Amino acid sequence: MRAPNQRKAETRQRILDAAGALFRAHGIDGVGVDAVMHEAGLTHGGFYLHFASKEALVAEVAAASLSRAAARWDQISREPDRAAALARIVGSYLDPEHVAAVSQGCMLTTLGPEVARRPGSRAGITQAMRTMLDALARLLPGRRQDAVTALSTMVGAVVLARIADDPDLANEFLAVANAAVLSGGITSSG
Amino acid sequence: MRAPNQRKAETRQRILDAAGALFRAHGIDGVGVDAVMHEAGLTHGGFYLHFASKEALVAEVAAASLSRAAARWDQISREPDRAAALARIVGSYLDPEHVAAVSQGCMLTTLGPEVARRPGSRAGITQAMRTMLDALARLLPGRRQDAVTALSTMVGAVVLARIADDPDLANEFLAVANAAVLSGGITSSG
DNA sequence: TGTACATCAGTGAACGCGCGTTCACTGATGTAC
DNA sequence: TGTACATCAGTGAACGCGCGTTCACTGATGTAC
Repeated sequence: MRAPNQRKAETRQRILDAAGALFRAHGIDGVGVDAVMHEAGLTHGGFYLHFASKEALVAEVAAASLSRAAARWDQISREPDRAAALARIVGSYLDPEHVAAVSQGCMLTTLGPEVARRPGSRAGITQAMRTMLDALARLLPGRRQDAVTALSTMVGAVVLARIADDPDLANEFLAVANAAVLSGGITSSG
Repeated sequence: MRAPNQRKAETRQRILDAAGALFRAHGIDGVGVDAVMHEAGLTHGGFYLHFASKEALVAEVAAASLSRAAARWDQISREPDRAAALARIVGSYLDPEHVAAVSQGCMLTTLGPEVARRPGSRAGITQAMRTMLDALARLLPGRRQDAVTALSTMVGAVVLARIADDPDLANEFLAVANAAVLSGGITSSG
């Protein structure tokens, strides 16, 4: 048998990573297959060896990138110091430098409305969203509603901060959301 | 003098309205100039009698549609019964039927990330955002931070509700955000 | 009131370009013997 | 160990198409007299 497709799998992953960064930075419709392949160090013709269509790539990128974030939250949420874990998740999400790095930003804030219009991409994302809610609920043990509100507030703050033309207003969205979410949290550890 | 450009101004407004609905429903890059003109009952060639470029149309649509929403909020926020006014603004924003009508939805939730990438569109939107914050602050008289948090929560909840593949989860985002924002408000009237 | 003219909003064919996708080909790599 | 062959990931030219934009033209409307 042929040395199995490990090299091919690596190439596929490179395409996914390139697409993830470019889609977030320029929008899904703002990035062509050839730009994705070029960013991955390949020529555009080979794209269809890895994906059936651009739409299939979009669905996989969306699900994969949010799943990775969800897995990170899930792991952090199981740490013993829950207040610190919450502060880390929320603080990182709302960190102005993180928010400025659009090409690595959370898919919900960089591509949310675009992905909402693409039926093929929503199912995978919804699963990851539930994992994120569960992670927050683990750290906001009052009621599940606190976790739902926290995620909404965080996503909205990042979206608004990126729209705002004024850095002071942008940072106000982030700082105020950070305080609001953490004040709903617990103060003791363990 | 020629009967002044009243007819032309009406046509221009029709183009703006058509573009507003189509952009929100299909994304800015998902709608061509010819689709906008066809929706407005015209042929595509005449577009450039009204706008210098598609990009100029985008900037005007974004600013105009959010300004209209901001003016509505501003007006409602000055009504004497502040609790009722708040409930009306928030309840309408988070109403599931409203959220489902994407082509009439708030620009912040339908086009937020797309508009954040277009430098030409952000300035006009930021001004309207400030008006919306001021309106909320008038009804949440505790601290301005409550208004900032409220807007973030509302925007995030609508974005997430549209992404969620499961209607129950979508409605949970909306209902929980509604309760959270209103619980930060006042309960007496006047 | 009626006719000739000037204006200009709107028409529709045409442009160059980049898109998503296809396909005949290349050339590196592992296998058979 | 060395050679001939088969595989298949990746190449790059080509496709049909729709985009944003331009432009010569049309025809309805208001004005001059």
